[in-house]
Amino acid sequence: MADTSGRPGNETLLFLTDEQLRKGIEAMFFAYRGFTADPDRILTEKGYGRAHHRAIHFINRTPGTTVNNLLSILGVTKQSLNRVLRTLIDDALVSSEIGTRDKRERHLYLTESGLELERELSDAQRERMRAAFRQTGPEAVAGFRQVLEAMMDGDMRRHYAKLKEDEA
Amino acid sequence: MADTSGRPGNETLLFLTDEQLRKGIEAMFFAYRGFTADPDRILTEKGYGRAHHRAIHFINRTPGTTVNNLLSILGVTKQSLNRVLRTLIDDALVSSEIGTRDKRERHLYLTESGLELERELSDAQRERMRAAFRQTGPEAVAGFRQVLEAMMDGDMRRHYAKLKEDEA
DNA sequence: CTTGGAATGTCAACAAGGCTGACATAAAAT
DNA sequence: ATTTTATGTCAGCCTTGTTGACATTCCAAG
Repeated sequence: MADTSGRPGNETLLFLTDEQLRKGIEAMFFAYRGFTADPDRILTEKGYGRAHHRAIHFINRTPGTTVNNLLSILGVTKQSLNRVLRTLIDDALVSSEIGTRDKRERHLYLTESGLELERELSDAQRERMRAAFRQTGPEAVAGFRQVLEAMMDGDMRRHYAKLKEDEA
Repeated sequence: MADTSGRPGNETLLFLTDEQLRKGIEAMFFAYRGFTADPDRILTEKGYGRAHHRAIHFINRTPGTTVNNLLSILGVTKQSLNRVLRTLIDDALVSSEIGTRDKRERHLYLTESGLELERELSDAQRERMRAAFRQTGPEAVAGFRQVLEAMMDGDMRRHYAKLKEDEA
């Protein structure tokens, strides 16, 4: 349905055929596996999982962030996040400090060893991304980012944009 | 480390800075959530999960595929896949037929209702991808696919390529 | 000032879906 | 006849999602 391939006069829309869309879907599936493969190996060695990586990444990205803020970025329940944070805090990779203005809030920071693990994980992940970027060039990379951004949910696009402007 | 931003004479490599790579990493993270959001909603309603979707997708993509082939594409253990296939077969969404040439093999097909669910799921997922593609245009889409393909592991790239050539 | 509701975070228990290991069966290959 | 291959199944574990119940803190309305 809605497959316009083969209909003349539509050459400019050939990239919207169901076939092309299916290829995009499978590309996402297989690429995401590669995207997580390297950090996953490191995490398994150390007894952590992907959930720990996500928490570490965003705490590093926005030091002092609150649990609630992290929840909305990660899109899981607070109970689920809490379990992960618990182990990271117990293992002294993350420090949780009671807010000064609002004592209900906990502000999260990476400790020295937390920063070390973060570096190890992101080095591995960046290395793969760097290879892919270098291999395909700046124009492909621009397209890559445009399509991904267009695929996000509104909420997530806001988080993504917020992170982008932080570094301006 | 390896951040070359700000160093003059390197303008053509600015897309390889750690900042750009981090943006790519977060784009993957947020976009993948959007990518799975719509099918996930439908699946939850019907009491299935992402694992069922993956099986249904690839059975639909290659009707008559064997269990072993599916295993290598999905990258899970047979016990894990078996649990999913079990429910799909019990619910008559998938039929498993003993091979004629090699009677050890089971060939997998979607039944009528299996095809129906597959259509519902992929319509939802395609719709989001179509919107993203249309919004960003054919050149962005080409870049998107190039970068994703470069990010895959070798094994997965083979599976991806194989699927591509099937439709030639 | 007190009290009730909202926000924040923790603990307990359960489910999905990965994993490994062990074992059974049938068919193919040697 | 023996070994290898393809598949299925059982038991049990782990991670990471879920909901429900609860404690603490803050704030605002009475």
